[in-house]
Amino acid sequence: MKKSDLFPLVFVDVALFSIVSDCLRVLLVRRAQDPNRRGWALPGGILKPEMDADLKSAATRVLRTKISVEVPHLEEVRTFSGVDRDPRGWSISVLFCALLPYDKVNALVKDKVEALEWAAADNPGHRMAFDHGEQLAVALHMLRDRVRVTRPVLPLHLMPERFTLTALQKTCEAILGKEIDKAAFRRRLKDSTDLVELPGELQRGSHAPAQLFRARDGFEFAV
Amino acid sequence: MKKSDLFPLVFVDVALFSIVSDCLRVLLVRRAQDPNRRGWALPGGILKPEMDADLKSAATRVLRTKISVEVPHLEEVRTFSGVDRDPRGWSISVLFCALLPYDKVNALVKDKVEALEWAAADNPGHRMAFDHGEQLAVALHMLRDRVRVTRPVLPLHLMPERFTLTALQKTCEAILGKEIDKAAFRRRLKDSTDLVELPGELQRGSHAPAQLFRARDGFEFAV
DNA sequence: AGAATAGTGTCTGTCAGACAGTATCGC
DNA sequence: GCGATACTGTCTGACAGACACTATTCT
Repeated sequence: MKKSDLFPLVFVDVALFSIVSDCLRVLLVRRAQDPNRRGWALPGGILKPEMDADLKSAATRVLRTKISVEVPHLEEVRTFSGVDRDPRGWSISVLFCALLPYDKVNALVKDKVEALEWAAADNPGHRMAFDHGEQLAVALHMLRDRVRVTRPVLPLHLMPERFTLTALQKTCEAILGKEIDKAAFRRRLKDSTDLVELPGELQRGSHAPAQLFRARDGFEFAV
Repeated sequence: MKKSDLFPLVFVDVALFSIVSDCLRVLLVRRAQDPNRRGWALPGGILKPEMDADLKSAATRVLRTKISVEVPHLEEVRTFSGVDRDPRGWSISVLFCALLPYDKVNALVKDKVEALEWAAADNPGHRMAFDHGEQLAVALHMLRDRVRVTRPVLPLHLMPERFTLTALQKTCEAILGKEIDKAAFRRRLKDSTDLVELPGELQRGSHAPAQLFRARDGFEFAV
């Protein structure tokens, strides 16, 4: 009788999203060990009760130790459980959704894992290990819902510290996978307390200068 | 070193909602054993990997064995975890939200547990064991959001098989804790495919007869 | 001048809230 | 007729989508 017949294995997995060239991407890692060695998967790891204060802390630790990244936002999506989803035995994976500002994407150290890839979120292009394909789909669905159905909720955790309204709109479009009307988008944001205008700070280029904004202090994506 | 220093204890807890006299209620049980003996809590139990196909099945089993009830709807809310929340050690509770049609409330066998109570959902009136007070608040928040923000989603799992639009409106009002305009409510429902009119079936009384409806076959509350 | 992007004004259809009005039952 | 409830019609304000328009910069 395996231990996991009495105690389930508990994992945390993270769907870490960011924006690369105006496209929503998710971070995939290539597994270095069996089971599913060399298979593509969401970054994750086993819960260590002696180290982790709770499941969210475990997810934070996994991101920090495995791919050396600190994320500003981490939120539970749901669990995946059962006897069949992992060959090691009865297991639970608690899935988290994380957002990384797109100016931090290149900060990932590439030598810690044998392979990292920022895959297109809606079409990663790899068959994925375990049930991580479903996990990705569920996390993506939650992210889209956040931006769509509860309308004033903004994906500010994906933005760099200072950003223009156009950049924010591009990010929302990348998440939703469709274009948004500029006037309507800006009209909704007029009354948002989550955005703070930075007076005098403009982004220049070969066009009219654009007002820069930052996220309100203490802004949280959560509902 | 306790086992729970290496393996977390895994529980499932259920916030089971129904309607009693036009008021949203939640089922509380009084604990028969330590820890927290005689404290009020949400019904729950420990995961049994050798019996349970997954966490949702575990929640179904707990409701069936502890309070002899089969619920038509069960949905994961989120997890609660950490070393401090249960004196037995590092633990995870996976919270589920369940809905029971209000004509089934009295079917509960009262002799199986030493005490059951249908408490007002927004003010249960007991100090609750562990973190079950927070769990209840989170489940209630999710339920309200489902009815409020994604508007065409209906709490049909709380209704008996045949019901009037007025009864459905009362149920929504009980969940939201505020009144809804009748005309607006019915206008939204006009195009809903989730409701099926029962031609010729009317509820009679000392007033104009009211059309009866049922939920569409295969209706699911989930988003 | 022309390209490119920032930012705004306006029209229109949809829809929710509010509220009044009509219809149909039992007594 | 009267009370009670079912159900509908209409007005109005808010707002999203669509689209055109002006403004500002660099080349």
